[in-house]
Amino acid sequence: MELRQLQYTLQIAAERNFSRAADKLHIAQPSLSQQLSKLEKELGVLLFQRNTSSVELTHAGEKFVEQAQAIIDAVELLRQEMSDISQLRTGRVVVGSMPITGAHLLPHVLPVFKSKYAEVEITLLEDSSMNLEKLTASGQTDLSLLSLPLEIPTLAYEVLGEERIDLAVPPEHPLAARSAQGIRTSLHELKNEPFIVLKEGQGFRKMTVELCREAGFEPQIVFESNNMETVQSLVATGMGVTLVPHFIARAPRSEFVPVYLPLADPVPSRTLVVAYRRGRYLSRAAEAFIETFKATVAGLADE
Amino acid sequence: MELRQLQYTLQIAAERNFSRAADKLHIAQPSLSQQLSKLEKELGVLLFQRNTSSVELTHAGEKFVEQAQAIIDAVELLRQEMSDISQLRTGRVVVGSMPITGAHLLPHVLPVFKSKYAEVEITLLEDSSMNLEKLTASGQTDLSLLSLPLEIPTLAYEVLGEERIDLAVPPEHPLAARSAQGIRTSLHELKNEPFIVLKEGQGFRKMTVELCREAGFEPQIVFESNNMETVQSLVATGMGVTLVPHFIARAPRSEFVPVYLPLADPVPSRTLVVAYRRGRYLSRAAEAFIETFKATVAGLADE
DNA sequence: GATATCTATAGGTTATACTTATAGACAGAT
DNA sequence: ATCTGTCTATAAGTATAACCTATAGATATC
Repeated sequence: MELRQLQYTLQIAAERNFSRAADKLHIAQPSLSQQLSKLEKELGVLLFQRNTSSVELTHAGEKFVEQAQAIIDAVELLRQEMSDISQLRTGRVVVGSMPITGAHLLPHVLPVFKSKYAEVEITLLEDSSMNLEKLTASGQTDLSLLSLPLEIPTLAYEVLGEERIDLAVPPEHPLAARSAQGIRTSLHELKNEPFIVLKEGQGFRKMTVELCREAGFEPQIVFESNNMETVQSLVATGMGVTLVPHFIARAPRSEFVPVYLPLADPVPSRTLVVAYRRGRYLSRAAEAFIETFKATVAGLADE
Repeated sequence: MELRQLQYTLQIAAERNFSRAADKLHIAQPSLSQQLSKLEKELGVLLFQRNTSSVELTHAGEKFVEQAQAIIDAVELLRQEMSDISQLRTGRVVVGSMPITGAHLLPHVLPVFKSKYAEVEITLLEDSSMNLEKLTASGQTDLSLLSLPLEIPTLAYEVLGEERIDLAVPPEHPLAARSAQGIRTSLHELKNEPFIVLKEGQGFRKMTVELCREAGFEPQIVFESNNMETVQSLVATGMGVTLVPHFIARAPRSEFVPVYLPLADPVPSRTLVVAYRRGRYLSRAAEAFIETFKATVAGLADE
């Protein structure tokens, strides 16, 4: 039994005439006779009572047509749904993001994406950099927002942009006043400052410490937190200084706000990327999400 | 999109492995790869994320599999239902019958048929001989119980058996007494008897009159009725004589019962047949009904 | 680093749905 | 009654496409 045969049968039932049905199906009339005969033989049942002057459904034919119509409808629905997915009218993308960074970047991306592709469902999943890499490598997320370098080599990525790293100091800190006069601070000048940093395991903690080491000193860590907001509040109350990604520096949300100072050349930065599994097929929905993501981050970097 | 491709896809989804799926489908692995690729190309959507070490469904693939399974199930159900009809496990036969004759014959046939083919539905339709022929010729009944000759030439028939025609007389009629002594009555002896017959239009009325004419006289008709039971009651009360088909004579149902006498050689008879439209395909259910009908009538005739 | 196992591709064969031409049956018109 | 047009079925050949085997190329495992 073939879908073609179901369609042929429905057309004959509708037209009650082989020649006319064949025309509508854009095949020659003998093909239609052949296919119907073949189907009837396979089923062991005559579907149409026919002679040169009339074509009518048998009892079996009536039952057949009823169910065949339902099958053809279901096939059509399936085809339509696949077309919707392919045309990006529907779909799903699971996006992983680092909690600190995602909380600041995704609110800019999601509304733009939603307005363009209303029927694509986005699922967010926040975790540490290392876990995100694992989730993405194993296919549990389609994409992840991460920063270079990536630890897992089976991940491919596209660069979203460079993100400057800023210095955060208490409002009354001397470096704040100096910066107001246009003098930028270099990293090595922080050698004797008390540092407040994220706890071990978070990607940015590692980056902070390594930037200090590259500048020639080991940071004096006086406090650690899992939460970047807490780190910033502590800085604001005068307990020390820290480094922060620029996109976070832009929008302090608490009442305890440190002062953010750009650092001197060479300005430290990190490269933000969307990562996905190497060789993995990206759905059109995922591709569209990357596209929107890149455009949005590029727009933010310009500010 | 082909049913074959749906089945292949389901098998791959079940096995998560092309080679194993190909084995189960009894095709070579490259054929499976080809068919899936073709389907994906047609749909514009990747259904499986695959490489040498893993095969997993994409989002689109999951939706596809879900609906494809429903379609395959519906096809299987349809195939099963057609098989049921073809195997005579289900079906429908519309049977027409003459009211007088059918009422006496069908009660013998139907229970036998029902016990053999419980799921075949029988619809009865009683009408005059002429109307039955028309209904059968136009396909509104599958079969009709009739007696020869048939008026409409597009009808084919199978003979069920010969049915003797008996004479019915009042209990006190001299012919009854004579018959008790073993002397059979010839038709021409009824020349001066008053006849009670069916009304014009019923097949058996015509037959009665013609039998008399063949015996050399015009019957003196003193009363006519549309109902054979009435005719017999009137005979029983002494108003006249009549001819009756033997299967009716066998089972008088009223309290006014005439005496039934066999006629002398050449014993008149009529040929009972099941008629159907010439060239018409008979469903297996209809064939089975004819078969049962013939066997049952043959059994009755033996009594 | 060798081996086994996976999916994809290449090239050739076979099955089959398609085509045109025509037969044969019937309905309606001349 | 014969002719004509129209119907479905059959015959025979062609073209499509599903299939096969062989093998490439990638990855996991020993």
